[in-house]
Amino acid sequence: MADNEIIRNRLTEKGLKVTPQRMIIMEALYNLKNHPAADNIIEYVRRKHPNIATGTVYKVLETLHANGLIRKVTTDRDIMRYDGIVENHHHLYCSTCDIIKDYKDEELDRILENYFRKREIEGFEIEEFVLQIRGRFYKC
Amino acid sequence: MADNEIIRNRLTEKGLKVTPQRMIIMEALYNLKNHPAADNIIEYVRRKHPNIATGTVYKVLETLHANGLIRKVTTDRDIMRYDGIVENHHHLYCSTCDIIKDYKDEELDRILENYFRKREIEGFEIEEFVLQIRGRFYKC
DNA sequence: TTATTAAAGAAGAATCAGTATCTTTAAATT
DNA sequence: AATTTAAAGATACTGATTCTTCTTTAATAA
Repeated sequence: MADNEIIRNRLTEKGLKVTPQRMIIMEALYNLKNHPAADNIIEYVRRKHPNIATGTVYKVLETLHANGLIRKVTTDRDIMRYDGIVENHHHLYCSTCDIIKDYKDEELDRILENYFRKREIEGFEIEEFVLQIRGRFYKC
Repeated sequence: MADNEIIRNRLTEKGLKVTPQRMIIMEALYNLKNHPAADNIIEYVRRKHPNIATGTVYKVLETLHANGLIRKVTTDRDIMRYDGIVENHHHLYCSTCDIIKDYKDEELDRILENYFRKREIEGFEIEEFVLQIRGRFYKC
């Protein structure tokens, strides 16, 4: 199945209309590395779609996020970054550069799930957890 | 020791000048619950200090953060929130309301530390980790 | 196929959290 | 008390995100 068929399916599964704008914005999220900001996405999209309005990009990102098709990645700076991978995973944040790397490890997830199975949080129902791992890449 | 003596000490320990603005902003952070945004801090501070400029508050927050006296709490909205507690701890985020609650548990910290002692991350030196626990308060 | 209606998108203005700059003030140091 | 220097104040600005209005497109019903 071609990539754009996958994207098309993800949209229709959620009952969303398939539009070229949504398609290419999702494509941008799958192709751009390092958890792009809206700006990077706009840049990518405009290569094929020069007239797309920034407002459209934000609206599409908002729609995709509301439907669980993408994630927002928070940073301690005031720009939002986005992630096309919706399966639960963790992030490495570098104190020196602005790279955010994915960190996946099944053992870690198992450990955390076990821990929270034993130890419920009073008055709170857990949906998911993301570990923010801060540190430094040696090369930085 | 009086509260403001504690604050004073924290500032001098870092070699920062002790100013009334810094004092009251730190006081705001210790007294306001729910991880205030800059806006809430400004509101608190202006009760005793009506003429403080917003830029000053941001500058002070920035200085305090750079010196490890406060933390920034990221959210998936575009406003930064701040935390007067610098000891490592985790956060509960509610999907319904905007409350962010602290979650501290020594066992969890021990488990995570053990995990990362065994399993180093290639090319990356960990400084600290924060678990973002997303879910819902029953009352929401 | 056409008509109806809802959803999307474009354009651009508006908002507003956060920043930069410059001047003035006030801590700390001697 | 005078000097030094960091910090605060005032205010304009920036730039990411959102909002508003109008137009276009697409899904569904007739």
